[in-house]
Amino acid sequence: MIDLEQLRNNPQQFVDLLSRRGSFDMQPILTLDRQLREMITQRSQLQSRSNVISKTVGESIKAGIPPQSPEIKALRDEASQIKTAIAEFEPQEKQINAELEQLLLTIPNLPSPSTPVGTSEDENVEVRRWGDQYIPAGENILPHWEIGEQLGILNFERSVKIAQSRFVTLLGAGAALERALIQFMLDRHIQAGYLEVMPPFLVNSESLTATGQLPKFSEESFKCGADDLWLIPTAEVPVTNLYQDQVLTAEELPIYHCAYTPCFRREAGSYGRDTRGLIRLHQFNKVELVKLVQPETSEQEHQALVENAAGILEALKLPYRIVELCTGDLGFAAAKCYDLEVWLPSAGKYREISSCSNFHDFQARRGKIRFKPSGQKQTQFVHTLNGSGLAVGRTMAAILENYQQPDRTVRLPEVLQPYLNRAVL
RNA sequence: GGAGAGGUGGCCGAGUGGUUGAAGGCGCAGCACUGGAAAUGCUGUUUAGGGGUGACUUUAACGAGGGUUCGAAUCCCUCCCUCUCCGCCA
Repeated sequence: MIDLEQLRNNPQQFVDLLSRRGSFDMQPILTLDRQLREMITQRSQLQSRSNVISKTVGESIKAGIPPQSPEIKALRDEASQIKTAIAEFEPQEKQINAELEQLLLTIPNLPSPSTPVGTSEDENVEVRRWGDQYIPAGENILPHWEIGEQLGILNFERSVKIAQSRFVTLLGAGAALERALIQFMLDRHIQAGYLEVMPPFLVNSESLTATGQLPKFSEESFKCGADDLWLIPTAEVPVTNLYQDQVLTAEELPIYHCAYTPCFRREAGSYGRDTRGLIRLHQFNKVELVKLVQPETSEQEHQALVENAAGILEALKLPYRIVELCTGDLGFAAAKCYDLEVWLPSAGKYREISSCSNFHDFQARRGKIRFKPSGQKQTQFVHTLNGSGLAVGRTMAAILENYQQPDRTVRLPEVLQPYLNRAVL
């Protein structure tokens, strides 16, 4: 959620920044805001008078004045009238408030001033590349879904039968490799200071609204029709919402969490894209990193988070690059975002394997996640950050291709070998 | 699914119609005492919003929403959630 006070006090600066993402009309919001505040002022004054009357009536009765006496009767009548007047205000006020709220929920986050300006992913900025020496030289590398099926560790066909397209079943060493990757990633992140959590995989609408998936992107998540519960599209949702509606102390920050969860996405509107393989599935595993930090530190915390995610790729010796998303490619809730892209030989290009975002106070404001700086009376919103560390299925895809050998076997990255008790698939 | 109990401030826990935003305790902060600390004492300690440059002032909130009343944490209705026991089940 954007900061209404900031918008009110400095609309021009606000609109300028937001215009880097697209065009948004802030005028309706400003108008509703003004109307609402006028109503609140008027209604509060009436309420105040009403409270005085009630108090006087109570005191008078206590002092022995009969409840039916004319002076008390007069006060009661006045209070009744005020009550009627207030009753007229309330529905209007509620309605305006609801409208305002709805509008505010659809405005995306302000991009950070340092986010490169651009209109599409073509204008994303490459930050660095790593691991050129690990890019395999061979020409005829099988795409991961082919080698996976040859090795008998991936099965797509039967998954269609039991679910539908865009699902996979892992068998034997495939299942073991997936599990090993999860374990390996978590081990590293725990070592780096993240506290592991295993949250619910179903969440309510409120949680999805706080992190920004609702109300605008409801068609992206699976909903359990009979309940107000959704399958999580990412661990970001349950883990961030662990702290929803809380006032933390400054000492509790920063909070670092890592979490393994499956993720469920409808992938609406991506028909025909990445229809084969592990790249775009309705269900995939992911290890997620989530941070809640004080605002002054969020920039450096963001950099550190990117390094934690990149550390996994480096440990696995998978070639990757980091790109900074431009304003046009930025996610709804993000102020700044780096994508980690792994080299995928079959595609001959880098593919996203992690997305590391700084949301500033956007999610915290929606989820009411605050903290009290030591010595201060006022609460402040925390900054939230998260990033994949990493998408597990895509990591497996990268291994199956980058580690493929001419004899159609796949070597395992050294760091994984102890987890699987073998060196080759 | 059946039966019961309960939801009050950071926490515990009083409170059944009238200056109760809420006793008491714990915790926390400040001060005093001390060589320093403990113990003790005193003081302070919710959040969100409106108005005001400011001192300040005002409104709301006792699970949520509605109702009764001049006045509701307290009474009535609806809903949600939690806990215990039984049944079923991973």
